[in-house]
Amino acid sequence: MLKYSKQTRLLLAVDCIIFGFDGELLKILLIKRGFQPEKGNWSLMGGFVQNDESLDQAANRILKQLTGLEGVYLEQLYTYGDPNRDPLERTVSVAYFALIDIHKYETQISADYHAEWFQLKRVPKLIFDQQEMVEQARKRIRYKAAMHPILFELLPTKFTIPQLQILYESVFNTTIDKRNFSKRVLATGLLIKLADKDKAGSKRGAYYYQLNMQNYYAKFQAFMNFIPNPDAL
Amino acid sequence: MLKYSKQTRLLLAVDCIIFGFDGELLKILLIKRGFQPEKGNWSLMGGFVQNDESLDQAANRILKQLTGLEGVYLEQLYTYGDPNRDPLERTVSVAYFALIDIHKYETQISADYHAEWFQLKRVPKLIFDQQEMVEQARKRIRYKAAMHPILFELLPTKFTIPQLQILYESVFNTTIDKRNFSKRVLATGLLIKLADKDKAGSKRGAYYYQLNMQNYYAKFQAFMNFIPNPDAL
DNA sequence: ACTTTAATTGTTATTACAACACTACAAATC
DNA sequence: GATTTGTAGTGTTGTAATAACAATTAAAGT
Repeated sequence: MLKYSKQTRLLLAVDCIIFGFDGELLKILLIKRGFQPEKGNWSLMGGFVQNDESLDQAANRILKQLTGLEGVYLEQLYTYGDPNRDPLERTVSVAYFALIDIHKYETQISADYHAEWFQLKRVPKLIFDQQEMVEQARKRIRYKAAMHPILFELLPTKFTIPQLQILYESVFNTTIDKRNFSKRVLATGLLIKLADKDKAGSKRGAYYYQLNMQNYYAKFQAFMNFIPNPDAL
Repeated sequence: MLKYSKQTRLLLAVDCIIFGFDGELLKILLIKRGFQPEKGNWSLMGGFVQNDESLDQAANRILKQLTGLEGVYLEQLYTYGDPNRDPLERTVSVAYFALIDIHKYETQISADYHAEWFQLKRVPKLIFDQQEMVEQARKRIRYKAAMHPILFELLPTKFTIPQLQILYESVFNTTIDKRNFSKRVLATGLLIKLADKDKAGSKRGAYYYQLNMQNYYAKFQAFMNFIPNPDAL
């Protein structure tokens, strides 16, 4: 099976930056590494690419392993290949980022990994070059979310506009005028107003909305303005 | 040196999609593959990642090998890892795209590879999944160029506004009103008007411009509108 | 002097955007 | 049942960005 003789073969890993939103802050899910080197230190969830699986399959497997979730938003971020990034043996890592509904995440499943959610501003020291991966994932999510409706992936099926606004404000670390925000998101034609309200946040209650999946898929690639001055990324 | 025992090791390659602009059309540089499998067929320039080099280094090495160029615009595009993409042996490939000044390209150096420029609409059948790589590179370049000034990398140091417009029209396969285009690009503050003219294209001659490198680096990440309706990508 | 070719420049109508403040609702309290 | 409380929801207007549109200028060639 080794036909390209004389060429170096090396380890290939996949690391996942898993984003969640708890209603207030954007967070990522980290584990305590279970093996050497760096055993016991905070790390992204990752794993080696197996013989018979594609990179996407590996990423999905790893994501499911930790969260129990399948079919969620997962996108290849970047591939990191510095020869010395893993001191034990050269390992090239393909980073993916995932956007999940934090409420669907099952704590039990990931107990083995001692997984914990960290708000982005308080991420602990990570192993290898994973700090850089997280930073790049943060940039990518901002970049993309400024123009494409990816942040809906972080919310439950039913959500309110105030919830959505808090999410955008959290991701972009800014405040947005609620009248303009409301106009902006409703103008996309991506939202369907539901009959019932979320009474948790206020006495009056806020109407639930859900995504119009038709328009969502159709317009996903279009450029939309979700953020007033997206230059300051 | 093999410390993560029992894990699969595999081949890692880098493939380069090399873009050039001849004054009329956007083109990519292809070679005839020199070894089996698919020997003699059209292919992207590529190579295996060596033991001691990073991915960026590998990409730069491969680019230089074919074009003789160094220090040009080179960006990681995507990593392709389908288990069967190379029928001979599993090889994961990290694709990069390069934007070069086609006039600096030395034909002699790449004679060994039987390299040829192909306009994007007439790319021949390529090996493995390289068709997909080219298509994704085309999309990425459009996406990025709609908002960031990357296309200048395809032009010589001195260029005229009509030349620039033809480039944009070629990349986006559209026509742009020249008055509005001129205003748009000059409004970026990225251009410095020079004293001399290019008399090749017309009797009157068009003023040369060059990049204001200060502003170029400073504003590179900002969102600018180079294209009227960028939605139709 | 006239023709030819492409470069250069300006105005206007339309649209998108940002700034800004009050009213509506429903639950809880008095 | 009237009042308080806390957030949801909505409209207007000035300003800036954009798109649509045509005439003039420069220089070479005839």
